[in-house]
Amino acid sequence: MDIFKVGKYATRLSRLSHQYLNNELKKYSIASSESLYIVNIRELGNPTPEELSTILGFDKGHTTRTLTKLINKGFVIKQVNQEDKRSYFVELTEEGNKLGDSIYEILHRLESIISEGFEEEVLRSMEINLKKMISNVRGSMNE
Amino acid sequence: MDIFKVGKYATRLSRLSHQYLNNELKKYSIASSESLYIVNIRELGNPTPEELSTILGFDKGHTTRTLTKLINKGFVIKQVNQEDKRSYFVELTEEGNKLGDSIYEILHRLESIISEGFEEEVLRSMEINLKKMISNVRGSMNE
DNA sequence: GCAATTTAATTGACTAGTCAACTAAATGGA
DNA sequence: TCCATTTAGTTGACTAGTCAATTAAATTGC
Repeated sequence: MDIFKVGKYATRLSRLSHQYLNNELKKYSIASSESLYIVNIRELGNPTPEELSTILGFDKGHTTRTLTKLINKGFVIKQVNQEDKRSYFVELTEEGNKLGDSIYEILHRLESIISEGFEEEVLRSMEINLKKMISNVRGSMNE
Repeated sequence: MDIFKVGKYATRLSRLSHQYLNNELKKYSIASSESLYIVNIRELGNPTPEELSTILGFDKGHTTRTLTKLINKGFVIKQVNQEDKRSYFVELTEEGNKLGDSIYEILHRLESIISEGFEEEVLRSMEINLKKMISNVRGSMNE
């Protein structure tokens, strides 16, 4: 298959990264996808599920289900949104916050593994190029 | 989340590409993952499931299940392997071959969408860099 | 030639993610 | 004010992919 190469390698890298994360996260009884939610809840500061879905690029169903798991595991709680009764805010528990620290470390470690042997400048341009490719595809789908 | 950026964008691009493919392939009642098998069966020239798993980087369970679907849809048949009775060869039917042509076209279209606005040279170096990142992660996991 | 080990494929149980249908609250007219 | 439309979240049904256990054939060592 000598076509669709960048897409193929992007997929490979993505899958491998998730395998790496799952391995590292095993001892916290959490899965890679859940870990991304934890990190983003912290960074966004008690977002709604809607905001999480948007920032992570996942559909709302996936978000609902993942949050439910995280709530059951005691890492996350729901806070009523007084302004909009359809919605709610997502907050990390004490436990969730501690786990967040460990996840950060693991993500940093993965990042430095991925970046091994690359100049900072090359990494920045890779990011920019991937973003451009993403918007190329997204553009073609919204026509 | 200001870490794990390349991984994040690779994942995004991968997911979007698969969405694009699923959309385009809808009218052939085939899914993106199945389409990759069709293309690779053709390129490898009647491979075994083992070979397909290796080249595509999927586990054997996924391969078994995907091939079963393709067989049921009439795109693929099994050929007995006389040399090794545990195994078999995978072959495209007439239908499967025709479908293969359409998949090629779709993949080429996707590739040109992804590559829009990029110099050939940049694309080649993206490929090389992604491959290097893949081997970085793979290396760290085999230790 | 035959037990022990390896290998190919399958299956079960699970996580990851998408799409479409639905419920209920919020909003925007007329 | 009240109906129509939009929006947030949930749920069902599905595809995508991993990991571990199992079965049966092949290979290797003695």
